[in-house]
Order: sequence, then structure tokens, then C-alpha cells
Amino acid sequence: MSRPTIAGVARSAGVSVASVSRVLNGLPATEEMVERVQRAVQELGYVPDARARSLKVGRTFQLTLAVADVGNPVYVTMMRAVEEVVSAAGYRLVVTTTGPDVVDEVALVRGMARGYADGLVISPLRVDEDLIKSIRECEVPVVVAGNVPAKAGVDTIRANSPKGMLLAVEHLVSRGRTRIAFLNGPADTVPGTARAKGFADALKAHHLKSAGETEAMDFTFAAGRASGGAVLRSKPDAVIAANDLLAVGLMHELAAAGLDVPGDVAVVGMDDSELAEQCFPPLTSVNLGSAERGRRAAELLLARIEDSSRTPRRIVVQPSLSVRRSTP
Amino acid sequence: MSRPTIAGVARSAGVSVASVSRVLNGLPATEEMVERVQRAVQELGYVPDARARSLKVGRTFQLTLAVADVGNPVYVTMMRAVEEVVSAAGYRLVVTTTGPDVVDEVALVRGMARGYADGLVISPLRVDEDLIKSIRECEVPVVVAGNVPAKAGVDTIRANSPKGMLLAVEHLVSRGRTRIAFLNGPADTVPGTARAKGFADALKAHHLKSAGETEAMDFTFAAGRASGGAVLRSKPDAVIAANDLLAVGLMHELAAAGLDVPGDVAVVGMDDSELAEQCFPPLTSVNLGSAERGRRAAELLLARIEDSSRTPRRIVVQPSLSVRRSTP
DNA sequence: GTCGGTCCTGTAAACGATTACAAGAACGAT
DNA sequence: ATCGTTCTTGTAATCGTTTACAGGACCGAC
Repeated sequence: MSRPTIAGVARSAGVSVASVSRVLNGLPATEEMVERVQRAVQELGYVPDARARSLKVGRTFQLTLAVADVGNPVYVTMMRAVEEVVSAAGYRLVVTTTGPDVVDEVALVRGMARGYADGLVISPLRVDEDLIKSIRECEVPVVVAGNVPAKAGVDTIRANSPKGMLLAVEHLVSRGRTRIAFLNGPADTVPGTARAKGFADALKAHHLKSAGETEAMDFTFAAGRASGGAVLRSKPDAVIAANDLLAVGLMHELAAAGLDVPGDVAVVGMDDSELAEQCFPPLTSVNLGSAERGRRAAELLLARIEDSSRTPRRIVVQPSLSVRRSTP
Repeated sequence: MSRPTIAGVARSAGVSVASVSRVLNGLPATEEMVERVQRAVQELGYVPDARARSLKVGRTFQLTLAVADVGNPVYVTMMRAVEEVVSAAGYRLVVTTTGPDVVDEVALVRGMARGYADGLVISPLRVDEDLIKSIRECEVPVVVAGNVPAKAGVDTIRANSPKGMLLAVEHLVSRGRTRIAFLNGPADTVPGTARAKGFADALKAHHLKSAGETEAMDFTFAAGRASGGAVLRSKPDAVIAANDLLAVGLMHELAAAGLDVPGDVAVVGMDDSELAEQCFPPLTSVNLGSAERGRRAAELLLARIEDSSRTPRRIVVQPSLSVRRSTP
């Protein structure tokens, strides 16, 4: 006893398949027709087949979210926001991990041509010409959550890390700190380069010299710990980390070295993830709006699916600073 | 200029559509045939349509993972593990949030009949007869990550919380703590009931009396903080929390109350999430194997898709204790 | 030379829905 | 009574694949 099809419903209701389809899709029909079809549907437990429907209407009602690592808290926040918007709009969410390589990202974007989803939100860790080309040529709408050149002509949504850096530096300066160091993740990534530049500019704006810059192997807690020694070498009185995981990793090293946070060294993270609130001492962190970015990326994608001819938008989410006890 | 179809490729290669399909699926064909088809595919940039393929072969090469909240770290760990296994097997992962209500879970399971995915891993927060019935009747294979009765006749994979509780209590007792309190999440959830029972049994096994049990509103950090006062009322010298988020929330309250961890109060969490390592002091936590559960759930599902007649397995993942500095 | 068997390829029928089009019913206006 | 309009319903084509089946080529064996 396999699943009933629309033909079975039609037979059981004594009407045509077209009528069944129409009733199911809310097109005009007589009271009696609706009644008969619904009864047959009930009786047989009919559920329309998504595969057949997709083929015919050319849409799957699925959207893809591609991130480098589903475990990173900042992506988790984004994902949760995207999922919320997307499912409220009646779409399902396909989550894909691209890994850190740009070639995998390109393969993913190209693969969208298979039509298994109606759109893509991608947050690329690394960007090159190939990727931009593949995005521009992609068969389905793409929204980039991250930094790609305007000439790519694609909807983008990104954080304003320079501004965020400025907030962090301003805050530290206002608290009397002047020997500010920077703990970055890999500099060859999109956020890595953006934040390095932002840090340099922010210091310049305050006529300060950098108290040292360290490049961690990765944007992870473990990498943050591993870099602790290098960061401390220059005896900073404050450290800004490129994300919360690095900041927390560093704080563990500071504690191990017998240094007080914020007494001896103030620490500022970025992303304002839940970890910032949960760690100890709670971490002052630059909120780069990851939830908002996720939400708006999803909205942008839905809007473009509705109207593919609208001119590409480039949205920048403004940062704010969540001050907690890791700074004086 | 819309996407080329298999018919276009066939025309361009001067062969039949069947031959193109065969070459693409690696069925036997002459050298020359393969050559011609591949050239045409290259030339036109042909990519097969997943929707049409799904309809014909009756499989989508997608699997669904349903959890209550994609933001909860324990689900994130599971999801990452599931994603890894699933994508290695050539499947895509659809992630769905069910919310805390069992009716939504039932609706989800029923909805699988639409055939948009070939299988489902569900981790239900609450279980009732309806849910079990819907799972048993589901059109596609289902693996439950959680606790459902054996009579449901479905593949399950679950943690052994009683054993985990025993590990936690043993550890605390061996460190000389005897006034052990328990901070639970909502008791009407699957993990909530399991852990409450586990705690009671573990104490009994050590001939101890409970130093108080508190039920937090939710399995969250905020709920853990909010319950801090209630937990302390009975002056315990150790607290076991039903998950890491609750434990960390509690630790913040302890710090605010001027109590030292582990000096005054030892704290043990459950799940051994990354947060346990990252918080301060690092949290002793019962590893309930969420990554392994995710991995094995995915493997179980893939195996059942291969062979739908195999007898249902019920796998229990054994816990271990990660001792860190929140206990003496 | 004929017959079988083995390969390879092509034709056409699915898969299960949606939808353009046509046909029929009902109705009011003339 | 006839015609035209509107509204509802049914027939059949279609989406882009896969695959059962049949036809033809080729080969070796008798």
C-alpha cells in the first residue's frame, strides 16, 4: 500500500485530477467540489509530493545557507536567525558546511544549478575572482553575508568592522588604556583582513601606536590560548580580539599567567556572542549584529526571489558595544 | 537562455537522451559515446536537475535533522556531527527547528510524507503517544535521538544519563562532598525526567540524602542564573546541573554571592560542551557523547535507508566524566 | 550461411504534480 | 427562443529525468 497520489484522490472523489489540484491550491471551485475533494484527501491521508511539485513549478521551497563551520557560535547565531525568517516564509533550510577552502565554495555555488534550492545565503571566509564569477553566474539568487566588491552586482549584507574597531578603541581609550594590542585570526580571510585594517585605522584616529599584533592560527578558542604568550610579550594594558572565542582563549592564558582582567589587562572581543555573556569575567564585546545580518540576509534573499530584477542592495549593519566586566 | 536539459545535450551530441543519462550515471557505453556526451556536457555547461531526478528515482538525497532549538550548544554539536556523516555520504542536510511543543514535532514527522527528504533524525524534547504513532507510521525512515519506549520499534540512540549522574556523584563523593544539590531543567521534558531519576538513584546508591532540587524554567544560561538563589538556599557543598548552560549560569550567581568554586561549592555540568572548557573556572562536566550520538544517529539512518527491513537498533552511548577545575 | 547470444543504443513510458485550453453548464439579456 | 457571457470542470500536455523494452549490430560457433 503505497502513498496515494492525486490521481487516487481524484478517483476516490469522482472528479478530475485538475479539480483536486485546484482545490488543494485554493483556486475557485464550488462548495460541493471542495467538500468532496477534502473528504477524499482526509480518507486516503493524501499528502502532495514535494518532488513532483518542485519539478512542475520549478521551485523547491528550500533555501541553502552555506557557512565555513556550523559549530562556530557566530554562524550559529546567524543560522538561527536565518532559519527563523526562512521557515516563517514557508521555506525549508538546507545547511551546508563549505570548509575553509574557496574551491569548495565555488563548487557549492556552481552546484546550485541543480536546482535543489531556490536561493543561497553564503558567508564566505575567503573570496576570490572565481567565487565572485560563480556567484554572478549562479542559476539561483545569491545573497552574500560578508564583504565582496560592489562591482560583483550582488546583494550583500555585512558588518562594519572598522566602525566596530573604533568603538572598541574609543572605549578602551576613554578608560585610560593606551597600550592596545590586537589578536587577529588568519589574516588571509575576509574578516581577518577587515579587522586588521580597522584596528590600524582606529589606532591612527586616536594617535596611538599599536602595542603588537598577533595572528592566531584560526578563529578558535584553542588558537586564542595558543597565542596568549605572543600577545603578552609586548606588555599591553588592553587587548582587542578578532572574535569572542579568541578573546576567551586569551583570558584563560591571562588567568594562568596571574594577570587580572580588567585590572592588569582589559580584553575586548568581537561578535558579542552568547559566550561573551557566559564567560568569566563577562566579556566586553563589539556586537557586529550577526543575528541581524542573518535575518536581513534571509529577507534580502526572499525579496530577490520575489523580484529578480530589483537592483542589488548592499546593506551594512551598524555595530554597537556591549560593555561588560572585562574592561574597567 | 535557460538551462540546458538532457535533451539539449543529446541533440548537441547527436545521441539519444537515454544514452546521455546512461553515460552520466556511469552505465556501460562505448568509449566514443562517453567522449561525445562529455564534450557536449562541457560545452553546454549542463548540470542535471535535482528536482526531476528526485521525482523519477523517488529519492532526494536529503536528510532532515529536527531539534528543538538550533542555538543550543548540545544540538549544535550533534548537528555538526550529523552534517559531517551525511555530507560524506552524498546527502544534503535540512535543518528544522520544532520548538518546544510536541504537536509541532508531530506535524513535522507527518510532513515527511511530502517526500522532500529521504530520512529524519529527530531529537524530541517531549514525547507522547501521538508522536510515537506518527514516527512509526512515517513514510521515510526515522531515527530518534532520545528516549522512546522499545515498543515503538524504531531505531534510537540515546545517552545514558543515569550512568552519567552516577559518575558525577561518585566523583563528588570521592572529593568529600556530601551535600549535593541538583539543578534541573523543566521536569516534563525527556532529558529532564531522565536526569531527575538518575540523580535520585545515584544518591541512593551512595546512601546520601539530596541537598535540594531546583527546577529551572528552561535549559538556558538565563534560567540557570535565575535559579541561583533557590539552589543556594539549602547550602549545598556541590551542585550538579542538568546541562552546562545551567551550570554556568549558576556559577555566575555563585560568584556574585561571593562563593568560591570549587572551594565553597563544587559544580558539575552535563553535556561537556565547548562551553565547559571555555568558562571560568573550567567546568567539570559529564560527557554524554552528543557528537557521537549525532554521528551514530546519522549512520543508523543511512543504514536503514539502505536496508529498510533490518531490525531496529537501540544504541546507548556511554558517558564519561571530564574533570576540570570546578570540582576540587 | 544461419542461428544465438551479447552488446549497445534508441524509443517511449513512466514519476506526480500543475496548468493551458476547450468544452459544457448555467444564466441573463435581448 | 437564441445568443453571449461567465463560471466550473475535464482532458491532456508538460516539467526533466530514469529505465523497461525492443531493435540492430556484431561476433563466434556450428
